[in-house]
Amino acid sequence: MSTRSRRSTEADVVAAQIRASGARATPARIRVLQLLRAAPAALTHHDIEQALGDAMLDRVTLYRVLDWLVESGLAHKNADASRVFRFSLAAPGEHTAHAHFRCDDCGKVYCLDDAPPPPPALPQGFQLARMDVDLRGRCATCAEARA
Amino acid sequence: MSTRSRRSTEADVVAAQIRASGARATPARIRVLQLLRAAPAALTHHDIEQALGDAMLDRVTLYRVLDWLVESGLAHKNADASRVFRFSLAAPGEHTAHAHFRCDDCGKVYCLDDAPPPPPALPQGFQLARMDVDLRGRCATCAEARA
DNA sequence: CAGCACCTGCAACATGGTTGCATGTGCAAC
DNA sequence: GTTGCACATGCAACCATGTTGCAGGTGCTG
Ligand SMILES: [Mn+2]
Ligand SMILES: [Mn+2]
Ligand SMILES: [Zn+2]
Ligand SMILES: [Zn+2]
Repeated sequence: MSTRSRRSTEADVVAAQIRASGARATPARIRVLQLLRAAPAALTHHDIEQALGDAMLDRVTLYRVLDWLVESGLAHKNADASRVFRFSLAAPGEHTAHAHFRCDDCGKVYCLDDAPPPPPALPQGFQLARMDVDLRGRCATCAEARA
Repeated sequence: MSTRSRRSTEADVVAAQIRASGARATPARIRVLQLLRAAPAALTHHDIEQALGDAMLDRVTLYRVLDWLVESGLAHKNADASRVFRFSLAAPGEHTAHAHFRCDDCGKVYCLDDAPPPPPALPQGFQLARMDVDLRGRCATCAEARA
């Protein structure tokens, strides 16, 4: 089995998922959904533009694909601490349960293996749905490069 | 005691607080800090511009005053649900960052008084600069309204 | 393989925030 | 009081992120 046919098979699966939601399986949607599936953490519009490389879409089209993903329930959209939207697969995400570290220099996001700290106590009657722990600073590589 | 002298006294208190932090007590800083002290909830840059009225500052100066307030520990800065920064008075004597809870229903942001959890361990060589702990769910008021 | 609903690309716009630089001023030293 | 200068301000230009309107292209269904 060639690399090409394997890749095409994965795209077919994604395309089927899209059609199942009642929408058209366009290259833009297939590519973006594949990226979200492979992502270790929630991605920004910018992250995705970078990742698309050659298969670059128009900026606006990407915004619309992302909005469509959210509307159709395939992705979640959250504003991060620096007020940019991040998108992640709606499927029970593996990266909801741990903390993330983002390097201020290289921008890379690391999933921290350690269990996240327990949430602080909430006032009476508050219902916790989700906790995000976002650490920022310099990764080992960038820290060393500056030493 | 006239209204004028009472107001001037309050400004003096604020000015003293500013000088205590080692910075210059300028009219811009005094006025903005007074507004934050009187505010019932976190204010946006825009809210403050409106409230300043006659005593309007340059847009950029206001951004810089707000950044200075945050850097000097006198205020908190958080992105609200619609990705706009909101500023609120820091609790006196509060040094470490604390966690925030945002209600998914009403959008209100609560500063949690408890100390934030300790950051999880980082891989060797990583340098931590900041930690954001963002909790989301339903606040007591909204939770009760749904019960 | 034709038609149309829906998707895409481009240009223009909106908003919130930042940077560079010349000018003004709080305040500490005299 | 006056003065000096580090720091604060104002202004113009810029940037980042996201949105809207519209003309033209395309996946899908029949
Ligand atoms: Mn993760
Ligand atoms: Mn706070
Ligand atoms: Zn790095
Ligand atoms: Zn609420």
